[in-house]
Amino acid sequence: MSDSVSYTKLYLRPHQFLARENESQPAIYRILEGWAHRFRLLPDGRRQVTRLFLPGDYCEMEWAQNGRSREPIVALTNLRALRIECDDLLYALSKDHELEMKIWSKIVSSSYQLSEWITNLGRKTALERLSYLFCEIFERLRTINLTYDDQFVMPLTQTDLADITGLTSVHVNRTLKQMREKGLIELQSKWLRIVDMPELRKVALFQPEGR
Amino acid sequence: MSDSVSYTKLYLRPHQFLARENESQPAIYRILEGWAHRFRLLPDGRRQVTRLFLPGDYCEMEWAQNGRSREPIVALTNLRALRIECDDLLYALSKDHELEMKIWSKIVSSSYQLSEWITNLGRKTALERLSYLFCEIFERLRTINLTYDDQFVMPLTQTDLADITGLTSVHVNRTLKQMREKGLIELQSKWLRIVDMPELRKVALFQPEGR
DNA sequence: CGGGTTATTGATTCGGTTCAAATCGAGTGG
DNA sequence: CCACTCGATTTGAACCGAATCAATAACCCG
Repeated sequence: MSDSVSYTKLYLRPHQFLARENESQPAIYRILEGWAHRFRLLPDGRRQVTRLFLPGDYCEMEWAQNGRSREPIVALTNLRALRIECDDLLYALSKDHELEMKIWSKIVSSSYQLSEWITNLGRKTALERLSYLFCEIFERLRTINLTYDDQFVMPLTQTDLADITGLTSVHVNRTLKQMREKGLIELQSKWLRIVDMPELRKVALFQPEGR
Repeated sequence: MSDSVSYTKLYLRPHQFLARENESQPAIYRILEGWAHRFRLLPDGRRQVTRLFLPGDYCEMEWAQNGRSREPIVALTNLRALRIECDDLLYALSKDHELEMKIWSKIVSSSYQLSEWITNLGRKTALERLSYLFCEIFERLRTINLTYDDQFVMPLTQTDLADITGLTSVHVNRTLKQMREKGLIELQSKWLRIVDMPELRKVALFQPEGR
């Protein structure tokens, strides 16, 4: 994009809000480092994560279109992000058709991910959901070189995992135990090692993007 | 759009495919009449509907971007649709910035709906899910004048409802019974009457688009 | 250290599934 | 007009995956 635009950076600590629900958003953010999540909160406190943001992801392209966040976004770790004014982005888009197609493509592919999770939540067991999640995270981190052989830093707590997979943290705990016993994964002090990737994929009913 | 473009129509019967999984799609379709659904099928036969298409909806804007369907789409009723060539659409978009924004907005809002269903499937009970579904369908049909007072034609079978809500058809049946007993709805021979809309919305934790 | 999340485990309950069978209902053909 | 069929609905009984409740242990960080 044009070098006349100056970027400002955003730093957040865990639990800090990147965006509130239904809030005006004049800018989007490109995550440089750290994890964040978008979620919905029901009146009685039930919580469901609707998207996980990893380095390289944008929060959120949609804001360029309607200028408004629909769901809160909160940092899960220390977070470093690049702020991009929607006006600048839209101007750049109007000049650069390639870029515009790239943005479209990102929105479409994130909508494809949502669809995947509808299937996970509607039809899969706890074991399948967690396995799928780990496969997905591994693939996403791998494309940005944040995996180290068969392992990566996995900062999510079991409560976070529960809110992503639509389970309780207690059941996540028991299912993780089961996955360790099956020799699928090793997980300790925020490092996840995938011991048997072929088997994990099979259990998860995971098929990589292209299919 | 330009009058130099001639539209062809598509007619389908129930169970006929509008699109197969991972198939090249040179055109999108605007549904004029009837219902369709997009779904994912797991190897062992578990099925999850990922989107419901009603009159006025497009199948699917995303194809204009990547020219490929990711999931099958099948007609639920007799279906009448308008075929729009992607090339024509893209040409129209490049000429008409207003139109382009409208398309964006449709994709964004459908991605918002997916997010809503992730919450429904991850965190809501059978009663809440079905109530939500009926609220949503009612609202969508109302905006296109296909509701008649507090009722509308609801062609979905209980198996369809199960595949949308991530339940079994047996449990859908029991939950519908419960909804009738609570005085929320009346449902017979494909007509659904919403008896107590305020209460149905409350049960569903449904908040209309704007919030 | 000390205090507060986070993880682990057991006992019990419950929402929803599974399996099976009976009933209803809308065509279809004789 | 009735017998037949096939899908859709309804209901019962038994089961199971996951939730809930509760208590303890481990970990992390200031």
